[in-house]
Amino acid sequence: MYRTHTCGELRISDVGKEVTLSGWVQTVRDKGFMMWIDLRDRYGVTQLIFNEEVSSTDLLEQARSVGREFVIMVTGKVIERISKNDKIPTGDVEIEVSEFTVLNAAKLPPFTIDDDTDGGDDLRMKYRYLDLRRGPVQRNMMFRSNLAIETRKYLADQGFLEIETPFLIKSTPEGARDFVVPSRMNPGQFYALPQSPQTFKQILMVAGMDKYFQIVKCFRDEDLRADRQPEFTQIDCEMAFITQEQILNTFEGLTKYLFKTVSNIELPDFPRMQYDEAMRRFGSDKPDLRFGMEFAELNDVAQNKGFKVFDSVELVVGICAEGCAAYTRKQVDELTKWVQRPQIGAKGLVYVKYNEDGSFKSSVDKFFSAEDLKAWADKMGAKPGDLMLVLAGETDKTRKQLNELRLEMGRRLGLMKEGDFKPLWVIDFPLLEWDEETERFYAMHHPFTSPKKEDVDRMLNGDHETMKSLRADAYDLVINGVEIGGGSIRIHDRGLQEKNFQLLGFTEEEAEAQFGFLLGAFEYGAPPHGGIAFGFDRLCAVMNGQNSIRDFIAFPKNNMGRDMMIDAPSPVHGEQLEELNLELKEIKKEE
RNA sequence: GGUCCGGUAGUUCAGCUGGUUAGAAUACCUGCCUGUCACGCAGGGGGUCGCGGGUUCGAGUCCCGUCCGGACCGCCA
Repeated sequence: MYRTHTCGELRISDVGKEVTLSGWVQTVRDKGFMMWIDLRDRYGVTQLIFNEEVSSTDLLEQARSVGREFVIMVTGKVIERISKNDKIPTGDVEIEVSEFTVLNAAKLPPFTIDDDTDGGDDLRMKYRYLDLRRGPVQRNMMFRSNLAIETRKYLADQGFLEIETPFLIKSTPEGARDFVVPSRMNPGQFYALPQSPQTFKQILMVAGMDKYFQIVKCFRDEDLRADRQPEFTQIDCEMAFITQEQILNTFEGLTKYLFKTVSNIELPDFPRMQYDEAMRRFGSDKPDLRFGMEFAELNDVAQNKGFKVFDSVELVVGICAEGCAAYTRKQVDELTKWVQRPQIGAKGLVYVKYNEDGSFKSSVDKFFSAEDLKAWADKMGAKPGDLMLVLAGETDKTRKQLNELRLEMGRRLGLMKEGDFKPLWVIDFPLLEWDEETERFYAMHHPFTSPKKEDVDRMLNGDHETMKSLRADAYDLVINGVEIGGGSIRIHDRGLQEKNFQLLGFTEEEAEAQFGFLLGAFEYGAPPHGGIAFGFDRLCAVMNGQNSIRDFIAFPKNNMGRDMMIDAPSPVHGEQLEELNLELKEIKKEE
């Protein structure tokens, strides 16, 4: 037997017991006359003691021979420590070792296996099995496991069935780029990995499964970010005979349950905000509600006062940074440069300092009187001591830029507090998005999303302009400015679905070839249905106040989509290509 | 496809406007140490400064290219 106890469970009440422990050597502290080894497993750390007076020279020699990360097994007596350590739960006891076995030696690890490791990301990913031994990453994995288990409990309690859907499916041009898998048995043909189980879960509703869920991998061949991986996990759900209201309630319930059971946090009821309102007040469809700094539109008080930059634009809009009137010229210049970076792309930034004495100092003093600026302040709810920051330009772009500035100011002013969770349902998304470049509509959510009931008529009979104003029964759950999930009521009528495909630029033949199975299914008694999917990795990260999902994925990929540990992707053998009927183009190398 | 930041000891980093033998901390090794727990003390070993080219009397430092890593924009229905 390798162990009678874990390294995390022995307490003062266990004193006197003969125990066997196995684990990794965390540290060796050799004091000469006696030495200690901290033995670690995922449950904790227990101190082993070797004493010249008590232990045999043989035993001491063995103990002295081990280094960090050796795997050892020891047997000995639990004794009360003379000097206790109140920093760890096992700090009252130690093991007086009588038997010592090295189960496996270890090379010196390339970074310290410590909560605060000295390892860079690069090394941590290459030696992920060592990184995963570290406390914070282990806690993340345990958190993730709990979250998955509790999700299953909750949804099973609500009568959901967990049903697996295939990974080898069909490529479709809509949405993200597909990962593609060649078929050996069907030369020249390819499967695609699912971007989501979307069509399958709808088919399951047609099949009468009524409530479906799955904690499932999805795949998107797009560039990565701290919060985006090419393979990621979703809590994917679909329900039949359901209204948007019921879906929101069910998954608000799930979210509250998860926060309560896994993190012991009580969330209040989630507020709801229409998409249009979110864009107007925050310039974003995923506003971070941990702080205010709402947009104030200033067109009627800032235009036609002789400042040409403002007069010709669609939108003049500002935010008020509380208590920042004392910003120096340098700080304001730095903010201006910040919004002018190509990533943000603003042409400039107008600032107005509302001084403590009630006077104004702005970058546009030439054009606006104190009275004018007071009108701005009133719109923004600015008080003496505040700093107003104003952008102008084309509506969508300017809102987007000011959103970035708002978030940046929130960060700088420390307004995004840890442990503060502000969930929000964003509802009534537009059905379609017009793209100027390609001159076509794209589905804002996805092509199976239903227009709102009151918009169906306008969708079927309206003109081109009308289409831009259609609203969908689509919704996102946002927590602290992170899109946790989204969903919609789906179209369950063949005619309406065909109309939607047509608006999205599909010919009848294309729609039939790509989604014929779904359209066909709709003709055999498809119930009204809808669903939602949560980004599971993101939920893990957000609940822990973190931005990067990588630390919540056991084996994540890097910026270039590479797995640094197994070194994938990699070339395949010529025979493999032959078998698949594939030929590689010469990959161009510089001469 | 683009922008920015980085690559120097096992590791994390410093190394100024180019100028002796490239440093610190930590890790590692040796010795000492009667209660350590970030143990302490003394000593020691450890470097193709990512790679290639260029400028220069001289390059870790400047320039060009390239590879690798990170953040971001585009992209992500």
